Amino acid sequence: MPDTVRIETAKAETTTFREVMAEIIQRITEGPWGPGSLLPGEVELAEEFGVSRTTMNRALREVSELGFLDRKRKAGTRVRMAPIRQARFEMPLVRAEIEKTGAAYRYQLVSRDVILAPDWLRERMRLKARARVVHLLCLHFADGVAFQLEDRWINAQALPLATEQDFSAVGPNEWLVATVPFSEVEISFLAQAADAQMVAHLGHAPGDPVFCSERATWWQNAAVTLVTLAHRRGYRMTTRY
Amino acid sequence: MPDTVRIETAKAETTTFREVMAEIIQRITEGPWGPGSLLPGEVELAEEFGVSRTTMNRALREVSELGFLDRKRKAGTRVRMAPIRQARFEMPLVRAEIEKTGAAYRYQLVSRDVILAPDWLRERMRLKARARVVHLLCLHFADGVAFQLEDRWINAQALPLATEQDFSAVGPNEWLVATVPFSEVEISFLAQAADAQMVAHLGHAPGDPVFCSERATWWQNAAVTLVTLAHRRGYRMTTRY
DNA sequence: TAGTGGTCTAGACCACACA
DNA sequence: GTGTGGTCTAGACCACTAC
Repeated sequence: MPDTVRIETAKAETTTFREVMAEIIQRITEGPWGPGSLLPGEVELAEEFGVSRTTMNRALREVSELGFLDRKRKAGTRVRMAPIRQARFEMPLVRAEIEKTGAAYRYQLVSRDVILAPDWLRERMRLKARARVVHLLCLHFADGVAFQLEDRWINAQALPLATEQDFSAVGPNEWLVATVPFSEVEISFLAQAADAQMVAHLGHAPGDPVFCSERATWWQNAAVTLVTLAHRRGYRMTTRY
Repeated sequence: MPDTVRIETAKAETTTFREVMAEIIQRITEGPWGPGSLLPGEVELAEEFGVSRTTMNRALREVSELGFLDRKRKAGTRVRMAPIRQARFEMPLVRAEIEKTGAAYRYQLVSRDVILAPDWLRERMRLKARARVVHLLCLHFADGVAFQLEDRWINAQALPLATEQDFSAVGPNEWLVATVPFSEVEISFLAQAADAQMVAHLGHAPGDPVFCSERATWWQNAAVTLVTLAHRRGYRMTTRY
């Protein structure tokens, strides 16, 4: 009988690493593990929680990735003095972003040029002297209303195919993700004053603050593309957790 | 002899989940696994790579978290049509951000009021009618130059202690992280036109585009604080990977 | 209902970093 | 040196979900 009871209890006691995570976070935010304190070792904790070390390790690793803990071999696991606040944003294709709201998506090419890269761009994309680039200006509409203005530069040397594309039907973003991979990405968010293009296409007043995201990508140390996305008035980039 | 050789080979063949990840990503970006294609099951892949299913699972899970794969039970693992571009920003305390550059940090309280929450704030923070709040305006300097303007609201009902603090020496941010935990966070980035406060303290011209980050936090369904951080001219929030 | 990913376990070896 | 986290393995059961 005792055996049976123990087995049943054991079955009911199954603990997942998520439950362990929750308990750990609670001990950090409310309980005994204040900022800077040193946690017991994995083995000891695993015993206390009645889980395997593998499970305890995963729980600790994920709590650590949330920014609460600092883990070092030999030194042990320590609660961060100030938890690292992280903001994670998912940036889908404009098309997906618009269609998810139920609105109809429309794409329009505003202008297309193949030119010598200006100095600031050469520096920004680490291009060689006299490099040729494709410069595109595109609009993305949601239900007929301008949603986003895309100002894109493509390195023609790294991507000769781009000079042959006319981008009148398919946007450069969708063409690029299907055509070239990337090994290095740099993303920035910034506030910019509305310039003539934004005034003309997005309906801003001149000088209005515009939320822009900029993305530069490289593939095997060669610049691929640099794009600035100017968002509609009042746009916010938001995330929750 | 063959046995010895085999053992030595086995030892050298140790494959880590990171190597597996790299190979998977390469197959996605260059190799045979184009967008939308269905990957073999974990068991089969584990065999092919000569690793345990546990290791293969971890590799696939992490590649999936990078935004390349979409995993569903029974349906299998599929390459995303367009990889979800993610931007992850770490937002340390201003003090840490400034001191990391080698500059000297200084904090200054500009104003402090305890008032009834205005309507827009009640709605924004989900506060009750006639809720009292502490309103703070603070400045953060780097080497004597204004770096960031902090406009903060604290829910006095949830945090009566805040009405007693004078915040003249320690900034509310540092006080809060040491005092209250949070269970729900909402972070936004936005572009705003410089208002009188920003003009007076950050040196912007009126109407200048200002990059602002806004953070609202709750603890057990009670609003704790809402803060807007106005950044200095030309500030960019940047991340690489 | 059957196949796929999600997760747990027990045991083991190793690499790093501190003393 | 030595203790801590980092990782791998083999085997197992389970939960979701497409068919």
